Amino acid sequence: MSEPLSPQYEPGAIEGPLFRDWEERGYFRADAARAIAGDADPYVIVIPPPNVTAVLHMGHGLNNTLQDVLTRWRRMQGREALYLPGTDHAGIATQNVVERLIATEGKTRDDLGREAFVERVWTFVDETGSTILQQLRAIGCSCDWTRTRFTLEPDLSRAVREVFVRLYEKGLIYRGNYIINWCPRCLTALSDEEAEPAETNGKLYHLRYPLSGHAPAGMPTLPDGRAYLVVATTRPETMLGDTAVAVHPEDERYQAIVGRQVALPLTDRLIPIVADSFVDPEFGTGAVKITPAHDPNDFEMSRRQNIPSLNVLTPDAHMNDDVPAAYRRMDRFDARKRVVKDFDAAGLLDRIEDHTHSVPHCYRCDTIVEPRLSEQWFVRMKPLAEPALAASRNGSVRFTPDRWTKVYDSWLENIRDWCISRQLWWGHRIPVWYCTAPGCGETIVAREDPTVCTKCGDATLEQDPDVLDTWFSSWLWPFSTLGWPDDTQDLKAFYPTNTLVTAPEILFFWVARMIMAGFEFMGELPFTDVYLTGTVRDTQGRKMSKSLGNGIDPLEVVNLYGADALRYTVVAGSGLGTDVYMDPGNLENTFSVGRNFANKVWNAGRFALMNIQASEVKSVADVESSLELADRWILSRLDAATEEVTRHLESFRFHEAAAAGYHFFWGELADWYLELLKPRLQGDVEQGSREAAEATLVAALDGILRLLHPVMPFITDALWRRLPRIAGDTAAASIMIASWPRSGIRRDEAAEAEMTALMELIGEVRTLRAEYNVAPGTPIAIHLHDVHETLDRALTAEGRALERMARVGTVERNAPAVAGAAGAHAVLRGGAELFIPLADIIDLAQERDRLQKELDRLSGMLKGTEAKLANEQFTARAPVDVIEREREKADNFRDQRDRLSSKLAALRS
RNA sequence: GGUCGCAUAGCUCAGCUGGUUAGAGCGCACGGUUCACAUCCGUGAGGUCGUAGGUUCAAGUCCUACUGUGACCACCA
Repeated sequence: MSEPLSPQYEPGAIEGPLFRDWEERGYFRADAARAIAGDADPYVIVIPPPNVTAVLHMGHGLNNTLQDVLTRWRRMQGREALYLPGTDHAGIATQNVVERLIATEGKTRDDLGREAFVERVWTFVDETGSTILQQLRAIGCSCDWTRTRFTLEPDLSRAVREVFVRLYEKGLIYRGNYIINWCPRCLTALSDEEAEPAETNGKLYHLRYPLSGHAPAGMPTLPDGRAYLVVATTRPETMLGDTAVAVHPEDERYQAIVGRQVALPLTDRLIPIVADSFVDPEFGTGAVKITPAHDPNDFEMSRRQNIPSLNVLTPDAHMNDDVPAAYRRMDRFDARKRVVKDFDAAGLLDRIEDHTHSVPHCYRCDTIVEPRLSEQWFVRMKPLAEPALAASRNGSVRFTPDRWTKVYDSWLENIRDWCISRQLWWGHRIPVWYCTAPGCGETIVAREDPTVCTKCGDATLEQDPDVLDTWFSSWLWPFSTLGWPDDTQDLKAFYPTNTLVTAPEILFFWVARMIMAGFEFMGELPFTDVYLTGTVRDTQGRKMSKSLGNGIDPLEVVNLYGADALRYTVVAGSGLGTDVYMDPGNLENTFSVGRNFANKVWNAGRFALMNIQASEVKSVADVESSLELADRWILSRLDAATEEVTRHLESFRFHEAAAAGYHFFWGELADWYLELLKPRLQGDVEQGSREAAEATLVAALDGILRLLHPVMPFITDALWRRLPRIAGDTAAASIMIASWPRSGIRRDEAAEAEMTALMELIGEVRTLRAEYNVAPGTPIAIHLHDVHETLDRALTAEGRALERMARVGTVERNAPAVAGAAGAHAVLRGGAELFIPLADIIDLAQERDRLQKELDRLSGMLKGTEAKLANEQFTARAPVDVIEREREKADNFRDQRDRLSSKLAALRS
């Protein structure tokens, strides 16, 4: 009926057309009206917007696959599922990319000017941006592409401005002179979160600062007779900006000189010695140089102590004009060397020690960050943090794995104000204007661009040159993307969202802030569940990154093995929030799990299609009375798999869900059921048996394909659409919109017990054949003793499987023991005995050894079990069913032991 | 310095509320070309569950300490 399928799964030909088909049919679109009308519960995931210039890496591959798994699963469950895509304008990152680009043309952003530069970035973004959204399609993401958003588009910019104004009016946004993290390469302020500390092997320089005036007794002196004290610093060049030296108020060594002055070397300045309890008398010499303009702690102290600040660095980290002429315009690291050299020459270099400390680096360009005193805009975070903290404490937002709750809580508990201004051009311009009319100086913060000063009416307004931190738009994402501040249908239908899946690296940057914004502007949490993924690492445990060049390109994997193989591999490989390890040097090895499984699924489907000619099969209900053991068994196992997959998805145990589907498909359906089915599909059997087989096979495939669809969307739909129709079923056009299977309706304990017994028997026969090197093609006879009822029924129903699956020629039940017969022997669970006469193949002595070994093993296990049962505390306290199980175990062991020893005795005679 | 995580087979990891003889994939060894699949099938070897204590009738699972390792936060200049 349909074209023959290739023996190997070829994803390339299938995925593209299938994805287009889904999109054309509108399966990705979420219907706000339906959700509002209550026809379907909404289920919403917003994508963590990737940088607009980003290209897909494995981190996205993991992240977005998990989001899509959840979305597809919920969609099949009948929810109105919305997976909302979009990108982030990524201020610094994007600006850096374009700056590098124009640098190849020999230009800087200043050459172009602000307007032209921003224009250039837009061109770049329009031309090459958003490729990642295409790439997400390639891995099968079922996003509602009609709702794609961009943080810098007009609607979202309006949300940003609304938020800025509201917070300003509430007094939660302020402008001030503070020490901030400054990137001398990006030439902008960074938030505390954007300055990433890295352990660095540096030096601790001990510098002698001469005291001015007379030398007190007991202090060391220089050759010229002046007393000196020693301060330690890791950044000697900053001494040019020192405005004080501090000691601890109770440090007896320095009591006498507090209040006196130091003649700051290399300069002609005199600076005071102050007492401040911030100083740790134990560290170094207990005396600290104070540089308020270039160190956060010194800055704090300078405010307490009323010490002036002196900025000695330019924005690009060169010495400025406020230092002695010899150092002006010098790079900070050159100046460091020079200062040290000059101290040494003046006999003021006490000593240099190795010193390991952490140094903050720019999270975008990795340049060493320079603390810098400057005027910036801040958000007062404490009031925003309170409801966000309460939400995690009262469990209304849940983190998975839940250990992240503590991390989240402690960040909020120690929340610090957020520096939101950036000295960039690419981003949301700060909606603040300053009136430059003489004597006015009014600051205007407005939703609409003002044309005249609200105070003096003058038109000489200047807008603040800075833009806002990228995250100042991202933190609004769950509602700005739905149309806020307007009261839209989408907002009504889809806010709050449900699950946020993201990397833990942006817990503070993004997740916590979204929760704060949700409460502040929507009065409600933006989502109820946060799933934090692991990190994708290489075989050496290093995080995959572009700069290390150890990344894996997901698209290369898609091209080689298909999106399903990629998806299955990342899902199966990631435990609950654990890191995922992949080998960039061996893609075949890394993704073979997914590739092989996809191929297995393909071939099992192919098998069914080749063996069922009809375009329609009966429903299982219609052939109920003709179902055979194997049929009832596989349907029962499918029911169990359905329950497991569903349960694991509910608790975000993606890997377990994947494993459950895998195990059912390969270990039960393919390895056993299909083998058992062959005679009934290919041989000459009764019509009823064949019909039951076909109905069951199609039902089983139908079910497991649905269970696998969220993880492997392409192959499951490709096969599902080709499956014969099930009579009476109003089949959907695609598995994507088919319903999620229900469980708890086809469990069959008896069938499972019988099949288990049969499978064990076949397994034992295979084991013994292999153990005794019986040629694979040689049919053998087996003897069975003490066949219990369960096994008996299984043999009656599916005895022919022994021939097919274990090359058993004849089965003799309760055959009389032939005295002296040598053979392979095994005792099955439930007490049945298996004997394979092997007189022509093995020698007796060998067999006796084996039996003896087996007997020893059994005796050991029996002893352990008996000891347990003899323990009065066990029998007194353990639950009845546990004791019962132990008893059965012991009885079992005892029986087996007795049989074994009599067998052994028989062999000896 | 503070907080949190991890330590189970050669490798990467499962093991959900303590309870049958601790599992999977890859790798390895042996054996397999009958028409779903060699991206396959069968069999096997390999684990004192990091160390030492403790709780319990029962511990890979709970508690404590230690060792190793990783992450995050705060940083002492």
